[in-house]
Amino acid sequence: MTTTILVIEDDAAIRDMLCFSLRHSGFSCESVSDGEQGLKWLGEQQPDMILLDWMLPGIDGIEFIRRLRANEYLADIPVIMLTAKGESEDKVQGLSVGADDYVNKPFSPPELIARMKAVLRRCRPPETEENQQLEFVGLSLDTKSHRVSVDGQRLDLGPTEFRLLHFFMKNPERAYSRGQLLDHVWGDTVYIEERTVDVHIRRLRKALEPSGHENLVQTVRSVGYRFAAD
Amino acid sequence: MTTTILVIEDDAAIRDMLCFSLRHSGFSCESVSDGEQGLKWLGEQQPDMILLDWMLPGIDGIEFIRRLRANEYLADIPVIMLTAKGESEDKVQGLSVGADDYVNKPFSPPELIARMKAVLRRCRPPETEENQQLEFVGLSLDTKSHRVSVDGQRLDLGPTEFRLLHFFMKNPERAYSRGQLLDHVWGDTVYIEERTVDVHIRRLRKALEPSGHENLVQTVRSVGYRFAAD
DNA sequence: GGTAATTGTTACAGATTTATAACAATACCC
DNA sequence: GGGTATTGTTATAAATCTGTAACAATTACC
Repeated sequence: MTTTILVIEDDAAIRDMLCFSLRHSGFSCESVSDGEQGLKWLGEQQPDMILLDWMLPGIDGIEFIRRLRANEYLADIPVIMLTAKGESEDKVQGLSVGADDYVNKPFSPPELIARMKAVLRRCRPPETEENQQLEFVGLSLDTKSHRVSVDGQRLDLGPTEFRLLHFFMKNPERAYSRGQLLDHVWGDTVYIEERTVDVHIRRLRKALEPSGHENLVQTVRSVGYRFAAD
Repeated sequence: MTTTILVIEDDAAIRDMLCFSLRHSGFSCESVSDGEQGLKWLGEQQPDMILLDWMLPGIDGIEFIRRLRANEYLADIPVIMLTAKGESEDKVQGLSVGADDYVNKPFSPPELIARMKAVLRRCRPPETEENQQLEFVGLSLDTKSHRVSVDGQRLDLGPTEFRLLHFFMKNPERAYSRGQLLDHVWGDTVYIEERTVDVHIRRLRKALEPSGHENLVQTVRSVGYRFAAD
């Protein structure tokens, strides 16, 4: 299930580099050089997201969004605007017209990717993400109330430990490296030492102690950690 | 396994400072002063990452990235671009997206290191995450959970024994010399006594004892070892 | 059987990896 | 604003793994 991005950008070099970066990050990428072509492309296919340059020949970014939002089939596609200069008037204007986020050039690729993921998360149908009740060996985690309990007894977890446990309970029986845990639990924007994961594992283990279960969070030496019942 | 960084930077002072910081953080560091030399160096060796100054005599940073990305062997090497403050001319700056991240000068070494680690984390396992469930005469090895079991009973292996068994299970019924095993299981960069293989074979055999199967790891005299069911 | 070559086994020091606690910085809540 | 909770980092201790050497056992070959 690849996520397709449509890039609309008039500078060929920037376009190519963007596509390279996106593909490098696992997205599928299509690009056109102006608004006309963009609309034409959209008449045939629907991307999951649009990266839109602010300054375009012909139809400019603002106008493009206006037309997009006017079309009932395309109105829901999230758009991130790329702005050359950080003029706040422009930003406000861009957002007010309906871009879901904007990114100033120059931007760091990780930042762009992170914001794209954030927007995608926000825009995607809430689907299963709503109120999940995860269960595992008597341990139950409720995403809605943000609570964890064992046999009705509450466990006290900090926010990060909760997210960590949540991730583990969604993906038990599988070893994850510290890097993967950072990516999945902390997100993509952060620069955090891998050792920090150890500390939070420790905190999670401590919080899980009253559950009675031993060894739920297991060390996989030279690899990382795994959540499993024995 | 040290991580090698290629630094391309024309200012000798910054170059030395960078190398000092990197080595201090456990990286191995090579540096050149312009793009030509950089490409030449890349023709001979492959670093794990490139730190690239944006303003360079001759081939500039952008052009360098373009050439790098055009080369199939080098395209996947992550690049962090170093940019000076005054150079934020929009169009040109947008091009920095060809890099995996970029850092403004002046930067703090810890920040640079942190971003490097983040980029390396993300680029390292490029989807080659092979998760397979290998089976052999009741023995099963699961790379996803990083576990080995016999008839549901878990076996306890150390990291090297795990890799060794993994290799054997992928290539059973075939004899390998100690040298070949070193290459495949340890990696071909290390120099280790061949007899060390014997010791690990011994450890693997011991760990496999509770499996009930006799003679899974077989000695092929004057050749090496073979993994087979008798 | 004797001998040399090869492999098995064990112990151990050094290296690597993980656990834990303490600390400083930050965010959060009245 | 003051106090509490949370977070990330670091230092140090503890656990575990590794490679090597030394010696024992086995095999091959004459």
